[in-house]
Amino acid sequence: MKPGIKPEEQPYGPLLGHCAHLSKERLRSRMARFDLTPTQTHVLLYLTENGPSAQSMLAEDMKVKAPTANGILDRMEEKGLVVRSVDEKDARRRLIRLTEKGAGLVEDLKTQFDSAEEEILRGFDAAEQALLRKYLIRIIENLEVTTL
Amino acid sequence: MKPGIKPEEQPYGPLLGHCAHLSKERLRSRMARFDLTPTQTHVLLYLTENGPSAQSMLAEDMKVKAPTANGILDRMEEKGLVVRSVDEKDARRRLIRLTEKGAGLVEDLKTQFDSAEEEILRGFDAAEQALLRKYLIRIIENLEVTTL
DNA sequence: TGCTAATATTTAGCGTGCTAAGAAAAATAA
DNA sequence: TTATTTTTCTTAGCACGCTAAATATTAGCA
Repeated sequence: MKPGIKPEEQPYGPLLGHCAHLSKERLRSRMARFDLTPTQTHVLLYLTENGPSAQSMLAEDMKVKAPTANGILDRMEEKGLVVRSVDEKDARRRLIRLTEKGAGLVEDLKTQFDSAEEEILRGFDAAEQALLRKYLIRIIENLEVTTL
Repeated sequence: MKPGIKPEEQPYGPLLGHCAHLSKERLRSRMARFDLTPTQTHVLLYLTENGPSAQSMLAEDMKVKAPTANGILDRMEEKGLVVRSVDEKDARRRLIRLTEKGAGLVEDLKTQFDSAEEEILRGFDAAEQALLRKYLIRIIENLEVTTL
């Protein structure tokens, strides 16, 4: 069973998909011992950086739709990583906060997360990293516009 | 609800994830009228290029695990896009073939697929495209090695 | 030959993405 | 004020990744 497709021949869409998938799997194996998925890790780090956040805001910044965020937070709440409370200012909103348990994990998480980033970028010097980022941002701009 | 994260500040893992996700969603909207998902599109194009293929081979080239491929092919078989048959040479294997219905879609699919590729790369000249590909391949090489 | 190991597919169950549709609260218009 | 629209969250159901474990077949060794 020898594989038949080389990255040199792959279209850019699947190529990007492959990169993203490998990155996520790397993070998954690093986070397994904390019983956290890559997505849950991302949420914990987000809340650490931004403080208590509305669910809608979190969904937007995570680049997922409302029902997706809802499911993720259901599972995280069940594990005792975050709590949801009604926003006093607007009862439609739910404010998401880290619990002590969630906050307690963050330091170790950051270490693992940063190591995963280094793995991705191994062998890239500063200029190459900056150029890669520029290219990726251009792709995002190409695809975020609603030119349909 | 103003978003709080700029791509300039995002780590590379999530940045790659965002690019890949947007690419896939673009393809999804293009393929919706054929009642095909991006993954199913990829499988149809793969079978067109490579002819009847063992399920294990297809899984490997699609970069998914065996049970994932199995589910995808279940749904495609149900829709009449492909057929599975036992390999005469090795009864463990299943050979996957396009049906006429599946093959009939391919020409239109290719057009849509190529347009999606162009959207991703809008504004990239040939040299930039080549460099982007090199960078992505380097990332794949970084992550495919089992340096754990 | 017969036992064991490896390979290929399938099943079961979970996490995370989606859309569509419902419920509750707030904002807006009449 | 009341009625309508908009916003936010939730629920239900599907697609597609995964791991673990079951089954079937083949390959390899004694």
